[in-house]
Amino acid sequence: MGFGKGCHLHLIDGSAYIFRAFHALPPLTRKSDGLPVGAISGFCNMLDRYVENNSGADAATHVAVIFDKGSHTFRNDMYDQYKANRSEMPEDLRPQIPLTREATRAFNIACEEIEGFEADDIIATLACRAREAGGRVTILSSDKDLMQLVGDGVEMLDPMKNKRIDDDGVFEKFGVAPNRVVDVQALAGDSVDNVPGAPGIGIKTAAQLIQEFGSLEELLDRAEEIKQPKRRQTLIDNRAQIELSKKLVKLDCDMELPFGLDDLEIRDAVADDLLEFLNRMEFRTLTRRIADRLGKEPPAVIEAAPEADAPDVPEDAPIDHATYEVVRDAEALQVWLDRIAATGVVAVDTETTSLDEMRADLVGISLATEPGVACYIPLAHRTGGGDLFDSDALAPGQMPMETALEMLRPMLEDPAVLKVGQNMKYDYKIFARLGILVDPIDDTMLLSYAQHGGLHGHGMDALADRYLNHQCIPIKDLIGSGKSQVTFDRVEIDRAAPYAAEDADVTLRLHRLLKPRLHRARVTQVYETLERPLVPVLARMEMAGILVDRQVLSRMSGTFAQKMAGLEEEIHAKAGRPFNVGSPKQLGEILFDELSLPGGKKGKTGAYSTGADILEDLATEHELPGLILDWRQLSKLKSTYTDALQDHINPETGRVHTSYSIAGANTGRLASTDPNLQNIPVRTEEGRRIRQAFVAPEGRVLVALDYSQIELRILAHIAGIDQLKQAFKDGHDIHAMTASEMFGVPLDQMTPEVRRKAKAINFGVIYGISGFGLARNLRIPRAEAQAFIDTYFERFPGIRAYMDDTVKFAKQHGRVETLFGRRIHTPDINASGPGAGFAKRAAINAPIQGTAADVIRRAMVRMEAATRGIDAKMLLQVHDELLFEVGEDEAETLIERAREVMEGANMPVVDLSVPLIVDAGQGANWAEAH
DNA sequence: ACGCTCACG
DNA sequence: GACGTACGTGAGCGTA
Repeated sequence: MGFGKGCHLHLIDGSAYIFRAFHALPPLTRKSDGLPVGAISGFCNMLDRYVENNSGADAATHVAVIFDKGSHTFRNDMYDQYKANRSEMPEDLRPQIPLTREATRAFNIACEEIEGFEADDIIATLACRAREAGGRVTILSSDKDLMQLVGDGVEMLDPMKNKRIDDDGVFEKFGVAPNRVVDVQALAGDSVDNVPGAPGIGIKTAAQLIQEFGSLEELLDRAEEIKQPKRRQTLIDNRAQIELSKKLVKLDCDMELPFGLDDLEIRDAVADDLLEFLNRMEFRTLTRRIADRLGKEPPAVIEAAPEADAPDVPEDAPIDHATYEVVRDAEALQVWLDRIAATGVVAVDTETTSLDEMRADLVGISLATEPGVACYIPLAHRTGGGDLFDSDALAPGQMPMETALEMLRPMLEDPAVLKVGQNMKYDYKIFARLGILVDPIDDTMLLSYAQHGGLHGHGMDALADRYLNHQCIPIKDLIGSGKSQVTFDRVEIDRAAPYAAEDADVTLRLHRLLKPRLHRARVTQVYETLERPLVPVLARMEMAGILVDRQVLSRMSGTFAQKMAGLEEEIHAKAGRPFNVGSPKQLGEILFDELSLPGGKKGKTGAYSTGADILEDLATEHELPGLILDWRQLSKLKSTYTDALQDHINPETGRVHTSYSIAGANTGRLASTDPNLQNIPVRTEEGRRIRQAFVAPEGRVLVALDYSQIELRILAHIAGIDQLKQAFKDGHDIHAMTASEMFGVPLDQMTPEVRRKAKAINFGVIYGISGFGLARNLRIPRAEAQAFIDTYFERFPGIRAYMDDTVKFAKQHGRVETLFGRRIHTPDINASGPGAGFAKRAAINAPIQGTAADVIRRAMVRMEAATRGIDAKMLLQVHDELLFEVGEDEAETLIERAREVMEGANMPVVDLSVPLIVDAGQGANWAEAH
């Protein structure tokens, strides 16, 4: 049947369908090889629904899906900036594009694209031809650029809202009839497609002018008649630009097409072809549904193929500081916001006066929307130092910070705009202190950490060098170093801008590179559940801080100073001369040269070793080593804790705000810095008193919850040691049980000495035990230690198997894994020499330590929802412990809920064969809570 | 800048 | 067969 009267042509805007499917659906990957297929899946579902619903009197007789092809079109020849601010295609989407063509063909729907032409022009030409032939046309799209085609039997259908758009609909949108839509667009321009239009004229004004003058040509010819002087001048001055804009927005209705309308006649799908395609994409549900409808057996499910190598990514233009813009007013900022709204992704970086987020003041913000497209917004740069009177004045050429933040806020909080940062926790906190909650976020540092943990560092300079082959401007070039260092607000704007914008540019490029690789590395779940959600959680903990009683610390410092002075006198007397007790070098000379105590040189530097274990051994020979040990303990407590901690009390909050590095430790553990609150003393009575300085405010208490023996439990599970598992299930003393198994001592006759040995072995196993290490730890002969280990492996052969298997896996794959899929790379595992031993033990330890780290991360992410409604704040994490501050009335409720979260944190992803047990305590200070 | 020592899990 | 060793961190100090 030839196309003519009574026929109905449906034209589907394929690209719009794909983008919508891509953005509307969560990332989905093909199981066998990790290929992203979310957009294809959504696209197929839409096509299926389309086919299903296309029935009745209004049904299409002809249909085609039209795609764009190539980025350079005849419009670029007219205007090189056309669609210049259109973002690059997301990396996840790119590989799906060819498959959407295949999908269309699999549905046996005509699939058309012509190199160098936009889909819109093909749609326009087909619509015009169909109209001329006397048929009806429905364009399935919501693109306003297509509205100029409406009328005379051509309609649009917004597939999203299922809303028909006819003449009235177009008038609603543009204020004119469809045949004048291009005139309005030519005047108003389009920021998304980068059509210039007339400056200062939007759709409303344009429609008004066209209504008044009848057409664009008429308007331009009679522009002198316009009453408003400014508007008149704009139209006269920009005539050429407006005429160009019209050419850009006017669709080509008369293209040469290598096919005709008759080729688009509706055909039934070929069942086998369609099912083969869907099955190849591994869409189980859709395959079954369509097979059922077609009355066919669904094809056999495809088995997983081996890991495919990553395809190469296209090369971006090199980083060029000259392309960056300095944004100095609201108008310029608005252009960036429009651009961001169109792309939905932006890299953000803040410049501040300090590395301490709790004291840092915002100085400027940089943004990047695509490679090479970046800007710096200076906000609080000051005029140069030196001049005492002028030094605090704001430098000229900056927009008011309030204005900028209020303009940025909707974007930063917009759930539809992804904010990408490098170490986003920093920027998150800076914005949070200004009342802006940045969400959603991605973090390039964490993307790298999830994929390449153990291979290299994840700082921006390292990542830029490695993945972009680019050396970032060192911050020292701007602010100097050491004594002459200045804060960033003292850097001239023109010097700051290239540095700052570069950071955003680099971050954006890294994101494009690293994000799509997540699924190929099979760590999407790690990133999405263990890394990314932790950013706001840790930010809140750090901002909350813990209350520290300066008085307590100060008094202790005084006491320590006195005791140290007394000890020092005694030490000098015993040594026979005064010397610096804090100098290991001088101490070594006194002990081994002057007093001739036994012990020798050690270390590459040739210096005597004077570590605690050596001094303890020497304590039987002479009184001096014991005194040194006492002095050292006091010195450590004073300098590292009672003195230094006071300097970390924030003057505004009166609290201590640590910072956690999420990507610091290779195993997945957090690390705490500035100050480190994960190594506050607890093992000695004297040290433990420092914890009395960590307090809760009036009416509140500190609650500590810690996992009992979590690493040994995980070892028992992973290695499958029945006796250990049973002991944990029965709640028995695990070290006593081990001792009983090894040495044949009944539990009721267990001595502390035997138990201590078993405990050392249990821990040794976690660390990758060796005879030498155990011997040193227990201070027993090496042969004896080796005998213990042999016995241990005899009683628990599963442990030996775990260690061997893990090392074998590491050698084969260059990495090990936690139960939650975190990958820890072991690049040195195949090294020769002493390094090999280290790498082996690290490989044995990493899955155990790392799984425990994953468990508590999961608990932390879930904690907020689980404790909602309780006036409680999570303050600290110490590897297997969480510390909270809570109103004293609610402490018990908190313990109950937090314990439930922690003990079930492994579920539902990992079902452990041992129970996780959490001990809890509460008190006015950390010593009491523990 | 680096190594030593020692605080924690 | 020798080598040198417990795993993972961060901070302060002395020494170059």
